[in-house]
Amino acid sequence: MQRRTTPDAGRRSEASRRAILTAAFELAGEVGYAKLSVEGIAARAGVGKQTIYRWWPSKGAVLFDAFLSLSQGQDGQEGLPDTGDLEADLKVVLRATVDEFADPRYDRPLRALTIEIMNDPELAALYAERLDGPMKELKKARLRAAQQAGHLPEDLDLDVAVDLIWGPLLSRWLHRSGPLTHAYADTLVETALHGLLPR
Amino acid sequence: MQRRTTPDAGRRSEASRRAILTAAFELAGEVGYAKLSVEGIAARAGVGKQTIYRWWPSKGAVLFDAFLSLSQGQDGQEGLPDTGDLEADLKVVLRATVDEFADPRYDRPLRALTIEIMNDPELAALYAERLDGPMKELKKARLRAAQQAGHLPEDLDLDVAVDLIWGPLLSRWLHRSGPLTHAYADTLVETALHGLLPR
Amino acid sequence: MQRRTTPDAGRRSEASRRAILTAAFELAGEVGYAKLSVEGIAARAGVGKQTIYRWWPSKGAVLFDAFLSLSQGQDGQEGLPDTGDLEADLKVVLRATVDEFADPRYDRPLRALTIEIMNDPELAALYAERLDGPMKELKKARLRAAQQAGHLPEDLDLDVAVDLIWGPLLSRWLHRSGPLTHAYADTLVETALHGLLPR
Amino acid sequence: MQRRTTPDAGRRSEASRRAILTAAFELAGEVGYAKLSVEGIAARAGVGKQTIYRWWPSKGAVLFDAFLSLSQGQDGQEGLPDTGDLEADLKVVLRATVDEFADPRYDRPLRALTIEIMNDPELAALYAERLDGPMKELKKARLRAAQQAGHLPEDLDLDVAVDLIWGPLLSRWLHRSGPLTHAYADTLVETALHGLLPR
DNA sequence: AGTTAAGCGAGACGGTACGTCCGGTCTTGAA
DNA sequence: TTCAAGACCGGACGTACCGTCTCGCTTAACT
Repeated sequence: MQRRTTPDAGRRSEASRRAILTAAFELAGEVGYAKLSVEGIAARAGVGKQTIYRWWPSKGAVLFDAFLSLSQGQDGQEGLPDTGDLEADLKVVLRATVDEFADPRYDRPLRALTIEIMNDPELAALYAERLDGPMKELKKARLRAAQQAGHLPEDLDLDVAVDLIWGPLLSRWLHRSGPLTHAYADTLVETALHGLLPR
Repeated sequence: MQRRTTPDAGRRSEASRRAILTAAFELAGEVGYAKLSVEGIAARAGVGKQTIYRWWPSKGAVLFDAFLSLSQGQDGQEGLPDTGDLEADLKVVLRATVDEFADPRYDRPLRALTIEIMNDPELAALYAERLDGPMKELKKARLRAAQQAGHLPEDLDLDVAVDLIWGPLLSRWLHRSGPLTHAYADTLVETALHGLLPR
Repeated sequence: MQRRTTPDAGRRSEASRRAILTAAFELAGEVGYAKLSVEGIAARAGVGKQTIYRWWPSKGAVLFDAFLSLSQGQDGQEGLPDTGDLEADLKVVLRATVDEFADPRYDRPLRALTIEIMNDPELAALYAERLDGPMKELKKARLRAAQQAGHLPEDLDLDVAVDLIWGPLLSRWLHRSGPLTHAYADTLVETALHGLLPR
Repeated sequence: MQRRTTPDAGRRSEASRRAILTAAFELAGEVGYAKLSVEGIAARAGVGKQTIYRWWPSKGAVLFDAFLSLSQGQDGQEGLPDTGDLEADLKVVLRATVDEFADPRYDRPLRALTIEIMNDPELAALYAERLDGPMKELKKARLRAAQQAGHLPEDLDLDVAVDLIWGPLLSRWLHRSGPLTHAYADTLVETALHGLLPR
């Protein structure tokens, strides 16, 4: 999946590839997962269906590549903000995520991709490696910086820490189990940092 | 959707209703969301398709009712364990959840229902009210007991607290973003209770 | 294939059946065999493709039924003309056939059906039984009448006789191996009746 | 289409041309018209599709050339047998044709070519000129010899005569409208020669 | 002998149609 | 009126070929 530095096949049409990924992302945003079809993507991209089936094993793989393409050459690559104030920085980041989730143009494609991941362990592994992995590294890097500044314990399990901060957000977004507001983001950061127990 | 106390309709066949819900749950467990079809459910239940469409607005609603039926008349209704040791009690509960997620007979139907919820805000609301709501009440009750025992601060936002403990679990389960083990459950509880910051 | 006196299924839609047969015949006449598609027939008939595949095993079977429907409740059922002058009567009939072959609205569907028959022995058998058979009976009846009038030998093999008169016509039509004119029809009848040898 | 004396193009690969014609004929014999594809021919011939499309305008044209190649450098070029006994000679020839029609290795390719001819008037003209024409000349030559020997009338229309003898055979073969046996061939010759009318 | 342009195999491409599956609606006959 | 059964229209699936289009490569002809 995805390439271009490696020639993949030599004869593959870059224009078609781009058109397909763009169409997939846009359609996912417009019609949602339930009505997203390979046929629709092909039509929107001005491409034969076979050109999709030739290069991707499933609708989900196309969507994944669309996100991968998008993620490359984009902002946020340089890392999370680091003003020295961990709590404030995390709030900025989570509020931004909340804003993204509120925009149907991001909410819907992301939901679609998430569903594909939920149904396809192989795709989930790929997602973990190529999309979530790098993002998680940035998050952990920010926490590591805080550790080194003495703001977090040396022995903190950073994977669990990341889960603790972002997990509730994802879960609430997916299940629509409550309002996703800046206030919620703030409370979440505070509670995760200080813990439930009294100090 | 759902009935029982209210007769819903004088002539409705209880046998068909049960057969449909059972078939839906079993099929979801056997074939997964992607291949779960109304026709399949009807065939397995020995029922006409119309009987499904007559009483449920969507495949997701059937699945929802299947879970609802299952949740009624079942253990765990009486509340989470309360030994006085909050941390230990939470670990027991989360370990049990981890075990459920590991069993395909629960993992797959639950994934299927989750996907339906993700795609259908109405169903999400129903889920929040009828399935997740009661469960969340039990969780909050346990935390409230801890508050009253002085183990948790009086001003703790219990909704956020519940999210903080269970959100990461759900998120890791759905995304398969890491191993779902008892150890993870334990660390999660500890970290949520004590927070990330050093004491 | 085909029925209606027998209930076939009880639930079959007569309107759809008719629309399909009409569409098939018309399309065969308009676009020819090479471009005749099940999809096209379904679209023209305002019918789902499945409704075609449910009742007919192949495109050719549909076309066959279209001809069968057409042949029923139609003129010419009463037999070939019999004025007492065999040669003149045959010329009238063959000239009429020549005229039909010249009309694309008959030429093309008939070519299409013929091709299907050529490729499908089962269909050929059905054709022989249901369409060609009855027609051949009429032809043989006329020749039998001539026999009884003493115009043809008692021991003449009527099947061969029919082939001898109509075979060359069909062959020339299918292969376009020469002009199909009234003159040709006339010469054919004369030559077949008198034979090649000198008298 | 076809070349040989005229070089058609300085660079054309004779090996590819032969491989294509052979593959086309063999595949037509093995899979029949309905499943004969340009891609299949190219694959079997070990040739790029473009090499076929470069030199032939259609699948039918390839098949035609395959027959043309076959017909050249083959027996029967010297003419029909002439023992002086027209009836016996014709029976020999028609029996041989009946035998060919019974062999799937000839039956199927010939059916395929016939279908192409039926759908393509241009191809039909070419067929009439290059394949059927020469063969018809041989048939007419034999009849002409009979005329000169006084066995056939001077004013007999030889085209019609040929049609009368071979048309019924072709027609019965294509439609499978009856058994194609030596006995049928014999009766056909006799009836055509003597005519239907009593002597 | 070196250059060049064609033909070649391979196979990607935009398309059309295939035959199947399923969604959601509608109809029939039995209970 | 509900139910099992299942036909109906529609739309998408994933596959097979169509005829066109490059891509490098080989190879013959013409400098």
